[in-house]
Amino acid sequence: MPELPEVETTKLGISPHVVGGKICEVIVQRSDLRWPVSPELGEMAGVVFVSVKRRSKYLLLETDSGQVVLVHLGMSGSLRLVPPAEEWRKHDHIGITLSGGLQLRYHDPRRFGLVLVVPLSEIQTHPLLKNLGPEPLEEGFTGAHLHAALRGKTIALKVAIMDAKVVVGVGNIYASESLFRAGIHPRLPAEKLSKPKAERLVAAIKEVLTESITQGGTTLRDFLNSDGQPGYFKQRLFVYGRKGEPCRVCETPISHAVLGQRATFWCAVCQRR
DNA sequence: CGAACCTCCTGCGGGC
DNA sequence: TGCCCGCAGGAGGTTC
Repeated sequence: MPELPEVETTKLGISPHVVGGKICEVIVQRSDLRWPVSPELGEMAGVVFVSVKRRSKYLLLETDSGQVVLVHLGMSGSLRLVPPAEEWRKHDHIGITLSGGLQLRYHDPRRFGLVLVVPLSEIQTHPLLKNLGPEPLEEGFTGAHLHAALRGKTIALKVAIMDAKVVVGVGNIYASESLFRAGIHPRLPAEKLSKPKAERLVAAIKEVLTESITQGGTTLRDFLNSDGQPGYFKQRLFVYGRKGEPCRVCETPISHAVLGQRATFWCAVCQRR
């Protein structure tokens, strides 16, 4: 389940091997992902990657042809670099062989991800990207921004911070974890979040994501030929997935409910609205 | 516009 | 131990 830290880790891991590489061959085993893989991808031989960027959980592989390969890993996707001759695993759907002697392999069991080719000139206005809120780790994401973005929203705060128009990159796990760190109840109506609490929550989101990226970084050295799955599973989560288990701070059993169709976890003592 | 719900798909966990 | 059912989840789409 790639969350923003995993996508950032992926970006950092593949960049050194992808940037400057010329596409020798594109192999599409399956094109029925979240949306069909762009047919143009198969015609990109000879094109050179010039940069790898990230916006929200999208990876943008920019090329010298004015095209951008837009990749989203969905829930189960990963990118890894392998020798071109390496055997294709089950659910390896796309291989992009590069001049440097490696192949970028897209793997996605559930096929919730996507690989699209978008003209660079249309990136800013692309439907998937144009309405995205601020990056959580950039300066534009402040308590004031969050407070303003939640105005008029009656939905649960936890649901609201997962809305990409409010802020991008806060997935289900980190939404619960951030609220725990900020000591705020996930069911608080979003518009009721005070400015001081908004400041606390923003700080918590930045902390959680930053720490997780740091952990993802520990897997970077193994990124080449690895399965590309950094291990946030290994990190010590405070509340996520811990229903009924003792809170790591006060030992109260962790609460669980479904909010906005998503599993939500909190400590009823540490997080009092 | 906001809110609630639906959908895609497969691996895996829980239950028996 | 082994099988099977049903859940989980990112995020766009649909409906009200």
